[in-house]
Amino acid sequence: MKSLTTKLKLLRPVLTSLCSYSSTDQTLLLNEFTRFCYQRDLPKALRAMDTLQSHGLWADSATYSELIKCCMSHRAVHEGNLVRRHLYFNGRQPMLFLANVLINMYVKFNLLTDAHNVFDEMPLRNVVSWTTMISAYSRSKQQQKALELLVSMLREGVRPNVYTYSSVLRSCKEMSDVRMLHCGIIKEGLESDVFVRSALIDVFAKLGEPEDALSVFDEMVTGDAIVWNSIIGGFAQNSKNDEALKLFKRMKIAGFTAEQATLTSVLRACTGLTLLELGMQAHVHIVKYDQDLILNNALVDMYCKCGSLEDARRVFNGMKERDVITWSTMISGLAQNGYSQEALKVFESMKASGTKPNYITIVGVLFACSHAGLLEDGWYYFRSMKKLYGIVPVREHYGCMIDLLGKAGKLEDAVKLLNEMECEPDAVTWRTLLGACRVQGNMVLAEYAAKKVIELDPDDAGTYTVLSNIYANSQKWDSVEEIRTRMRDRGIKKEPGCSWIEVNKKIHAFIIGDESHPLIVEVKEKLKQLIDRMIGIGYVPETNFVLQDLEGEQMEDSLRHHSEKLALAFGLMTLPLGKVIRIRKNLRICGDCHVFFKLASKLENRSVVIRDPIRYHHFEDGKCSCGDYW
DNA sequence: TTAGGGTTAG
Repeated sequence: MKSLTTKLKLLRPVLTSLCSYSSTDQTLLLNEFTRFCYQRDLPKALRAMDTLQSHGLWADSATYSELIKCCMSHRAVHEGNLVRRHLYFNGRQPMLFLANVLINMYVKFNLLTDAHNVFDEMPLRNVVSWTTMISAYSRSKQQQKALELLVSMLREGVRPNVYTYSSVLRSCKEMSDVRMLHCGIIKEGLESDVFVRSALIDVFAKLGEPEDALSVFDEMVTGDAIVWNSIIGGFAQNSKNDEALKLFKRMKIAGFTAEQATLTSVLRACTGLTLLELGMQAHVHIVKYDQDLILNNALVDMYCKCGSLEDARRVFNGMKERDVITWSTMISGLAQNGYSQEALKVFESMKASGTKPNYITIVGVLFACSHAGLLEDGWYYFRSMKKLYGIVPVREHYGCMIDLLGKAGKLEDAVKLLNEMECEPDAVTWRTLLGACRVQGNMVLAEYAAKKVIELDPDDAGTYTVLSNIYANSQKWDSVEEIRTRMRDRGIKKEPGCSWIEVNKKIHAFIIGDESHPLIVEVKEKLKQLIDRMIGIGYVPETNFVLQDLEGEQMEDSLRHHSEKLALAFGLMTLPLGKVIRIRKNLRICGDCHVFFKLASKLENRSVVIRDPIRYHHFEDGKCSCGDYW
C-alpha cells in the first residue's frame, strides 16, 4: 500500500508534465541535458536540470553520474548540493549506485558529514557504499570510526571485498586488529590480491613488524613496483636499513625500476646508516625527479644527517617548492650539526615565506637554542609558541628547554619547569635532566633523575651505569653492588660502544673489545702511533669520565680503544687526504674522545664528522662545531 | 556502474 502511494506521488509531476508537454519536447529536453552533462558544461547542465525538475522530468542515472563527476572535477560544492537536492526532489530516491557516487563526491569534497547523511538515508547499502565510507574515515585518520563501520557492515551481512580490506587495514593501530582482519582475508580467499597484500605489508611495517611484512611479501608470486616500494619503505621506517638496501638490490635484480618512492626509502636507509657515498649515488638517479618535493626533503635530510651541510644547503636552495617538512628538516639538520644561529635564520625565512610552523618545527628551533646555550631565545620561542602559532608545548619541547636550562647551569629552573609540565615527564625527559646534571656535576640531583629513568625504563643499561658510577664516586659500595645485582637479575648488559665508517661504499664496524675486523692489528698500531704523537704535543688521556666504571690503567686502555678512535685510525689509513672522515656511533661521544678528535683534526689536518644518537660534531683545525657544549 | 594501495621531517 505504502509503495503504491509513493509511486503515485512520484508519478504525479510526470503525469502533470505529460499533460503540458509532448513526448518529443520531453525527449528534446532530456537529450539537451544529457549532452551538456557529457560535454561537462556545468552551467548549461544545471540550467537544463532546473527545467527538467520544473517539468517533473528525470534523466537516467548514468547522466547524473557524469554531472556529479563534473562537479567533482571543478570542486563545485554548491553545484553538487543542487544535484543532490534534485535527485531527492519530491521524495525520490536515486538508484543505489548513484547514491554511492554522491557519497564519493562528498568524500572528495572532504565533507564527511554530508557523505554520512547520504549514506544514512539510503534504504539499501551495498559493499561499495560501506567501503567508500570506511575508506573516507580511514583516510581522515578517524580510525576508530572506520573499524566501527566495518563491524556494522558485517552485522548487516554485507561481505567485505578486497577494496574494503585494503582500506580498513590502514586504520589499524593494534596488531590484534590486523591479525583478526588477516584471518578474514585468508578465509575469504582474498590474500592473493596485490592491493590487499600491499596494505598488509604496510600495516605490518608501520606497527613495527617488518618480518611479518616480509613473509607476506615473500609469499607473493607476482608483485609490482609498488609492493616493492612498500616492503623497502617498511624496513627503512623500522630502522632496518641494511635489510631495506638488500631488498632494493633484489628489486633491481627482479627487473623493476626505482622510482620516487623507492629512492626516497633508499635515501632514508642511507640516512640511517650515514652512507653518504651511496646516498650521493642515489642522488644521481634523482636528477630526473629534481623537483619532487618528498624526494628533495629526503635528500636534505640525508645530507644533514651525513654531516654534509653544503650539499644539504645546495639541495634546499635549489628547491622551487618547500613545505613545512623541508623547513623543519633544514632547521633541525642545522641545529644538530651545530649551526644554531643559521637554524634560527632559516626559521625566520620560513615565517617570511608564509609557511606555518608545526610542533616539529618548534622542536627544531628549541633544539637549536639548547645546542648553542641560547637561553633568552629559547625562552622567547618556548613562551610564545602557543600564542603565535597555537602550538601547545609537548614533552619534546619541554625536553629541549630542560636541556637548555640544565646545561646553562640553571638546574633549579630546569627542575621547576619539569614539575610544571602539562604532560607527564617520561624516561627521555628524566634522561635529559640526568645529562644536564652530568655536565654540571650535580651528583645528588643526578642520582634522583637516574632513579626516575630506571623507574620508567627499567631496561636502560646506560642509566644503570651512570647510577653505579655516582655511587662509586661517593664510595657507596653497597649501592654499587645492589645496582649490579639488579642489572644481572634483569639480564641487562651494557651496550658496547660501536662506530661505523663508510669506505668505498662499504660499512666498516668497530666495536669496543671486538677484534674481528680484518685489519684490527694495523688499526690499533696506527692508533697507538697517533696517540703517542698527540701525547708529545700535550694530550693527556682523560681518566675521570663519569660514564666509565673502570679504573686506572685499565680505564686508560679502554678509553684508548673507544670505537670512534679505532674508526678514525681506519679512516686515516684508507681515505685519501682531503676527504672528510665521517663516523657514526651508537653512544654519545665521551669527553676524552672529544678532546682527542679536536687535537687529531689539527695534527692530521683532517675534517672529521662524528654523528652520535643526538647530534653531530664537526672537528676541524683543533675545534669542534659544538663549541665544547653538548 | 559506483569504492581501494606505496614515499618525507624531530
